[in-house]
Amino acid sequence: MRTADGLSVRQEKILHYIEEFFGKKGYWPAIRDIQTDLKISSTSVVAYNLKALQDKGKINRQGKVSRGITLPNTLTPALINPSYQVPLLGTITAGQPLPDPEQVDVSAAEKVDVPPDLATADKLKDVYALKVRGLSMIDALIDDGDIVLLRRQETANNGDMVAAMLVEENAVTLKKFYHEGLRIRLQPANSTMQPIFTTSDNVRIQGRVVGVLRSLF
Amino acid sequence: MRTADGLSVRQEKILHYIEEFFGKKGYWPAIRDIQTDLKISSTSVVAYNLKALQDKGKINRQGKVSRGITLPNTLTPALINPSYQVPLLGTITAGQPLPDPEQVDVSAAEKVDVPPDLATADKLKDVYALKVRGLSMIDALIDDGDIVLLRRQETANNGDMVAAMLVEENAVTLKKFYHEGLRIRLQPANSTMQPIFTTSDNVRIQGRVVGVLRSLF
DNA sequence: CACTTGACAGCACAAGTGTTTGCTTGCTAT
DNA sequence: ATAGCAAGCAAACACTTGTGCTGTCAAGTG
Repeated sequence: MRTADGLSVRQEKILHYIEEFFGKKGYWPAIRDIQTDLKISSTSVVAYNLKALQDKGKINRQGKVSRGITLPNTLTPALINPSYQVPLLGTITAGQPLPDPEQVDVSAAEKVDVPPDLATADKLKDVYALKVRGLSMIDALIDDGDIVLLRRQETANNGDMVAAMLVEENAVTLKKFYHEGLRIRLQPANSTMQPIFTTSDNVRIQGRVVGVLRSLF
Repeated sequence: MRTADGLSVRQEKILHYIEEFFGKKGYWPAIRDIQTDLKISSTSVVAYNLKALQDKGKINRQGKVSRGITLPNTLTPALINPSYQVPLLGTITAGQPLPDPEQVDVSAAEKVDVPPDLATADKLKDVYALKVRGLSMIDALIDDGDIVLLRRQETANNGDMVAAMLVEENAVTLKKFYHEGLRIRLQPANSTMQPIFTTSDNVRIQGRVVGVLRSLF
């Protein structure tokens, strides 16, 4: 029996063990560590499978050197890889106003990891996350349970997707923003939905959407 | 002569050497590595200074274990803050078949960073990413330019969002999967769209969607 | 001066560890 | 059946590597 990436069950286990061992201890396991913890009968079996893993490019090895097993990606990233995290300030539900980002204790808030592709470090300032509850944003291709990343800003350019607060209605929605002469058009992304027209003094922009994360486990 | 942090020159050198060694090789140096490269006359001198460094909290050591020297700061980040990356195998366009994930050289593919929230390490195996081109998936709340994360699998449960290949039509779409008796229903997420009905032997599942990333800079 | 202490040398021992060799098994193709 | 082969087993072997003495030497210290 093999797994999808061509590794035997045992090799899969060994690989996982190596990761976890290093994660836990900070240095690499010896062959006998693997042997005993994985209850493998002989060191040669471990050596055999390590060679297989090496041939498949899953691990690097320094011949003869004790604890010289390394994972291709663990070397550099351990030192270089910064963690991009933004605070998850809360949940946005249909109609309810957002918490004022300024007033929330950012340091206490839950954090969300953000892939650098979505928000690089220098663009990360004033970015926060909100979990979307309900289907009220579905017309903007944002589903229940999605996490939206917002950059705090009070102005927007035409076409930006923004979190806009309608003062009069005391409600917040995610819409595309268009300034058209004296009025403002808030346009859903779905063409079957009708836009909202209002005046600029009835709109307070709370942030611009810069990313969406969806998990579908 | 001591340096500002209370270390002797030799200790400073050793500490620096340890850092550099790990950065270069990916595993920790043995006492004799330090000895020879730093041209120290005896292993006991190294041991002596390592103990001093340990007492000063500059390094961690695992008694008796080969290459068990660890730097306090390198240990944790490597595991707590791993960089989850999956290969970006290509672009999925309306109707065109996906590249066979098995056949693409994974190691050569571009990588996409994934937030751990979306895919934890053990669930990361066999996950790959595809960039969506065109609006053909808009009914599944997936926009042009989005990146979808797929876990390679050939079966699916009812309600899973899958990348399904229609053999006869030689086309691939993202739909929700429903097995209904003898037929299979591929249901768009948008209720205004019609589902596709077909037989199970006309469908080959290429993967299940486990996440969506959208960037809106 | 005798005594202590930090720093260093040299050396040998005993674990810690990777490798090798020979021997089974179980399965597949000829 | 028979040969071939991947995978596993067990024990022995040999190199690696941490540790533990035993000294040496210079700088303090009373």
